[in-house]
Amino acid sequence: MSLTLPEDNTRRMELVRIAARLFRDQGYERTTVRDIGTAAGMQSGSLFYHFRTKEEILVAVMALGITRTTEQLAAALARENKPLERVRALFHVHLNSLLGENQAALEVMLYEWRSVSSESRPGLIVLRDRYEALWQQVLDEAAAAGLVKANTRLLRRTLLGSLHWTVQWYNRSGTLGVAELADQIMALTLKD
Amino acid sequence: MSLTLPEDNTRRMELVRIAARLFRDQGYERTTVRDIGTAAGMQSGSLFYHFRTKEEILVAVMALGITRTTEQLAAALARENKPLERVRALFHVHLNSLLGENQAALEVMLYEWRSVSSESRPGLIVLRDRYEALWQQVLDEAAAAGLVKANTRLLRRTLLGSLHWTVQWYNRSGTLGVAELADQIMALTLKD
Amino acid sequence: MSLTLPEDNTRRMELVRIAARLFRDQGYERTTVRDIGTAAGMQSGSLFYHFRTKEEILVAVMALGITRTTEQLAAALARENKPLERVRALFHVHLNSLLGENQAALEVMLYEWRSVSSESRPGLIVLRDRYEALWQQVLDEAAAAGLVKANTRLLRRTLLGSLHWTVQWYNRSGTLGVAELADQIMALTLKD
Amino acid sequence: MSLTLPEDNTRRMELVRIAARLFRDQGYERTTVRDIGTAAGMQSGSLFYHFRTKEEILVAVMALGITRTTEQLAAALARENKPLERVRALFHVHLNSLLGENQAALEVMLYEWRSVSSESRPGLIVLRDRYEALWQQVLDEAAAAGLVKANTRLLRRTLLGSLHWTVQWYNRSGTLGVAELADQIMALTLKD
DNA sequence: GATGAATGAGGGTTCATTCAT
DNA sequence: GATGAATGAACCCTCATTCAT
Repeated sequence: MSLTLPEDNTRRMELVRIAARLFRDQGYERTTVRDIGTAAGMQSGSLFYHFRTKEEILVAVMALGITRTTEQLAAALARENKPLERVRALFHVHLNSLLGENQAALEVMLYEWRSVSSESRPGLIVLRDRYEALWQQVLDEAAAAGLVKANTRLLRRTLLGSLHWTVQWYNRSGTLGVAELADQIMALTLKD
Repeated sequence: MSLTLPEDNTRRMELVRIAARLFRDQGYERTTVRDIGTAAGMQSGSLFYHFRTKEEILVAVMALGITRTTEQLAAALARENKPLERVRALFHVHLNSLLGENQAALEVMLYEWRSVSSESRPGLIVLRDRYEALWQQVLDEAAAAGLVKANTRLLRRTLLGSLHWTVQWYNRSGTLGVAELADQIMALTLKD
Repeated sequence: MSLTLPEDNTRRMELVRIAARLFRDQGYERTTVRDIGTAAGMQSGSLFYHFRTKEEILVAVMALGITRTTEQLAAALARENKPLERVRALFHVHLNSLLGENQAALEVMLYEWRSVSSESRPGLIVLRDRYEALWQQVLDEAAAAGLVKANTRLLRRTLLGSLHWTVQWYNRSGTLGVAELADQIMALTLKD
Repeated sequence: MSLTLPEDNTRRMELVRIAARLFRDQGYERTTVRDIGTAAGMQSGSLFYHFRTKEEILVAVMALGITRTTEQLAAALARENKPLERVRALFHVHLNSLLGENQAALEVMLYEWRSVSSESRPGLIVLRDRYEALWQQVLDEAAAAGLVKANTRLLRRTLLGSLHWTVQWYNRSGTLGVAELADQIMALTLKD
């Protein structure tokens, strides 16, 4: 099962985006291929021209989510070289990918792991590790600069947990913006 | 659907514990009533003598998870009056309930929310809010004592997110004990 | 399966009456033994002390319905010797047994025949034939007296059909009384 | 639940006819969807591509039964203008729909009413009332012509009851033909 | 006489998947 | 690329019935 992003295949890409939203809103198990077909304006059987199985759709959604976020983080880090700004990028990119408009894929990546077959896991783990390696690097720099505490491996995990959990309580239609929230969580994290 | 804990009904209670483990390991949707029956040594139909629906089992598991944890936290807090020790209780009780041996129900509470019907949610939310109110109170005291930062409402949410996420990466058979992990996460949280 | 009326067994008789009402209101197939137990204030399993199977309850209900009605008709005919009055008795007894208060068993006899096993049918057919023989005799007398048309075998069947069907449209809480209805249907039947 | 007759959908129509016969012979409750599937040469699950629920099949059968009969009666009445002949049409069309070859749907309409959900009833009642309105009109004309007694509303009900009941005793393989039976019942009904 | 707990077969229904057209 | 129809396995749940207590 290839994890190549199907950027070149626009119809497939569109289906992945549609599925991402449904998986996020209803859960993977509770979303039927009929649901996806209906949302895409086609019969459920037609989906199987684009994907071999329902799980392949899930994996494609997840790969999209983690890859897009990794690309965005890499791009942001390429623009910043001050440790504090680089830390800020971690929070902003991650929260935007989770809570921003038209985002759904990363959340699926986080919360539907159990439905991924053992065959598909290794490929996704590679993608996830690549993303977390960026985090680790930035946090290490920040610790060296005295911005955060030294236990950066645990810090990475607790921070990611904090951010992941925001999808459970953040109110998209409330007054607190995503960027503002990112700054507030960062403030809680910094020493002093 | 009553949320009364069926402490007095031992058979039902046993079934809840069995289901909790299955729901945690395979997910609620992927666990069949036949799975539960088999694990309990009975026919799947027999389950419906004790529960009206599969979802009622889920709700019972969740209610057990959050109620037990609340009781344990309340008991621990009753024994401590120093702010730092009270904060420590938050971490230890929570992580023990999530990662300790023979624990499963709280994790189900956190990760299967989407499968709870809208009719059952309010009752569970009440239980959850009761638990989080204890957290809020202890964190407020700690902030007043200068132990943690002042934005305690957000702090409560990010800390809980950090702890919840441990189930995704903590290795029960590794060298890091649950209590030690709790202390390390607390250390990351405290000012200085 | 004995068709002896269990007059001597009051508890069993009470259960038959309770079942009759449920079978009439919901249908035999849609009525569960749990329903009967609940209505009788006992567990469903306890019913099987009184009856071997659910079908035995149905047969008991039917036997009660047809036997009671036969007894009432025989008693009424014993009091009348004028052909017109005897015909009137046919209509009054039958409609009272179908539509009167606290009546249910005869209606079950008419409309749940399909659920009776082939083993139980002969016994019930005997009871039914005994009842219809009374009808046939009275109609023959009436034809001889010029009260009704001569095709009494067909007349018996169409009249019984007319009366049976009243349960589908008669409104127990309306202004038309059962006795009045019986007279009106009789009027339609008489010659002239 | 649409009551439109699915004339244009031949597969669905075929399933309705198959179900009609099973429902008539075994009763709706005693007929399983597996029975229907087997009779139609398909898996039971496949039925649910054509119908949402088993009850939808029942309603389709009933709608077919009453609509077909209404159409046939309307067509027959359009050909006759003498009161006696119009009355004869009532009996012939109705009995043919109940007892004729390849007929089953109307009988289901009459005897499975209890299994129709309250949501589906109003639509069917409209269809039934349309049919009975034709009866009422013809009987009123006949009464005006002195052919039948004046209490036509009750007459309509008792006549329909008589005819409905024929399914319980008429022997399809006996010597009495359906048309002959219709004439005999009509003869019992006419004045003189 | 009755209960509580369970059985076990079967019920209607769902749903990912297939495939001829 | 897509459809319409079907598959077939599995799902949750029901229910008459049993039986030790």
